[in-house]
Amino acid sequence: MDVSKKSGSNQLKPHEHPAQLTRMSLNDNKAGMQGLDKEKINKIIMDNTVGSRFYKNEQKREQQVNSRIQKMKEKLNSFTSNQIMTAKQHADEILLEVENQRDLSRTIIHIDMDAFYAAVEERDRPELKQKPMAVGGMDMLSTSNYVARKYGVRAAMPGFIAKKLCPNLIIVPTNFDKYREVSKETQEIFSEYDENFCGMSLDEAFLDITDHLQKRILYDQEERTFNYHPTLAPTTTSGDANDKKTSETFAFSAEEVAKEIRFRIHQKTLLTASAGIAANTMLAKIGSDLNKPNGQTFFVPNRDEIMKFIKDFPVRKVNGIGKVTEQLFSSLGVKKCGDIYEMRAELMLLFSATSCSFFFRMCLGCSSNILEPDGERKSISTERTFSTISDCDELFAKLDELCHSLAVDMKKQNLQGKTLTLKTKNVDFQLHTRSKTINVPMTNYQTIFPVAQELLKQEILNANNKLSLRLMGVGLSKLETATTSAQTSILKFFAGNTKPQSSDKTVSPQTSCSRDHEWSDHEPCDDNHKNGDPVNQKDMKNELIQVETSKTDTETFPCPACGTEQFKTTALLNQHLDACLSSDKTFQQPEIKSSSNSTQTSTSPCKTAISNLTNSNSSVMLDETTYSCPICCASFQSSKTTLYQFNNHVDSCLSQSTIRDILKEENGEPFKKRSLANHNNNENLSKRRKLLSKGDGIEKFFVQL
DNA sequence: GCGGATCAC
DNA sequence: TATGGTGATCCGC
Repeated sequence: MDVSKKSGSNQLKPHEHPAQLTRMSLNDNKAGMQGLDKEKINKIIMDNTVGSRFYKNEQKREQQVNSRIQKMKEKLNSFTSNQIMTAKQHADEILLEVENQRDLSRTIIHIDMDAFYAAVEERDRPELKQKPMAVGGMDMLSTSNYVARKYGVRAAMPGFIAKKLCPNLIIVPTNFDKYREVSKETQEIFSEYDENFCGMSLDEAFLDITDHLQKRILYDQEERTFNYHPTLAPTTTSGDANDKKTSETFAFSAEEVAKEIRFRIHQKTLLTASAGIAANTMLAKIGSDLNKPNGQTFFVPNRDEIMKFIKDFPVRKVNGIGKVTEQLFSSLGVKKCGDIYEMRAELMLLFSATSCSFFFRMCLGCSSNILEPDGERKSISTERTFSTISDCDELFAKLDELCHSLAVDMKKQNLQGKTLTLKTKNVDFQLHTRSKTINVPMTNYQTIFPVAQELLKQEILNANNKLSLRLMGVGLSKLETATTSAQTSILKFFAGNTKPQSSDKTVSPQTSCSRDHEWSDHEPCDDNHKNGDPVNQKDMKNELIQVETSKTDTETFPCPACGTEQFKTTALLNQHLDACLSSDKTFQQPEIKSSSNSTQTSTSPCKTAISNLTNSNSSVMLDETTYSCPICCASFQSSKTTLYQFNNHVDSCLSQSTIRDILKEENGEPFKKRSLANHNNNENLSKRRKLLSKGDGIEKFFVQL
């Protein structure tokens, strides 16, 4: 690495000096990137960046942020002490309200696979394990293994720069089919703990295990015991190399559940995951990062403990605080979450109500604890980066290609839309969007292309016929499902009726599409049970059962073992139960890393208490699935009727005239029957879901000055 | 309704 | 040689 030679040859003009470019410097807030020689790494990055068009654009953006900071400071100086005082009072009111709404009753786990893509590649090519390796291409890396991270090589870094940082770096091309497969395996495990788990991407998911913890109290040992993969089984303490451990048993607490999930992921996929366990999504997400890789963090659901932790936690590591907000905050002296509280008056005066609401929740360690299923998707788009195109004909040819591609996706997803957006990035990396909204929804290539063509024409004119692009994209928003409203309503009707009666959740998972491109190849989206409204008596009854079980959240839970202590939440009870059980020598639950044998005995008083509970309560569990015909209300038991037979019955009911008349009246379209079996299958696919905060629905926020 | 910006993965 | 693609949201106009 002959850095000295390089630095002399750069001949920077003063205004090009890289020292101010905080945007470009290494982002080391990622696991496995501590204690690096940042200065040296940044120098290599700069040496390979300075002078490029990319760099010039980054410089420009840096300038913009700096000017925002400047304006902010001027504004700050103009505030009167009176204004500050009033703002502080207002802030305190908001903070109090957030505090009053603090809810520690739920238990959320965030699971994050360690260096996912890289780990999959290492698993399949073990020789890569000891070598610096990254997944992606010379243009861009998706992720890197921990060996490569030591060189400063990380996700979202172009491969050619990574190669400069680490000449021996092996770059493996992405193989999404493989990652999808592995992801499916992990999701099968997740759904056993929370059937409505919230998959954020191929390697990340939130689970609400509150209900699981409640059920788990009744689990016997067998249900908490999982086998080792033959090649992964450790030898026992007996010292005999052939004496392999065959299984691992997990206890009752949330931490044990996280260990169990991670254990099962490892045995099933040979990959490790990290986990965060907390009362809300923000803390759970933070937690999964803290002990990465192959570790976990548990946040005790205790207000003071959470406050103690969050006070010194860097704002940048909170989900939603990006590069720019970090810089804005930094200029105000806000670096840790606790600083937000100190600066609450100023923040109130400088940022929008939406932003402040988010900041304040953040500094109290509060966030959503509800995993909401996705709503309908709001847009669909496709874009491509290419080597510079300046020729008009070629530009339109590219547009044509993109429109065809978008049309294919729209058809797959059964979507149409009224607003078309053209996105361009010129050779100087400047982004522009131009959009047009029309009255009749665009449904296919024939309707998209003319609109897109108009927009591109305008862009070319704006550029004086000298448009040179490196990226083009087309997208559609103001979407509608391509099914007719009659179809939508009847499908909704079915969805409500045929939902398995054994479901123990009020929120039915959406069959909307994942936002992830990699996942976009499943069945068309059916947004056919949006509200999950109960439409017959059986569902009403189901609702009532749910209300009753959720009501018990406000009651206290006695320990089935000692019977003396009462707990507000099942999470706390489970925690106590673990302690209770571990003090009982005959019923010890070993930890993952512990090499001691688990004693398989059933003489423990705890065990007896638990099996008694299991027996006495088993009658409330609904195992049989019941389908009822939405037309004639006849009931069908899953044990006696196949879905196919049930479909046939519904068909025959539908063939009678009444229902068709109703449909015709609605908008004159014929009803197209959908496969209910398929529909139920879709329910089990993992989807990207929104995380709404409990009170006001604010989670994402943005700042503008 | 539009366009720019920010953020996450 | 060379710095991604998709989706969402917010803000100011």
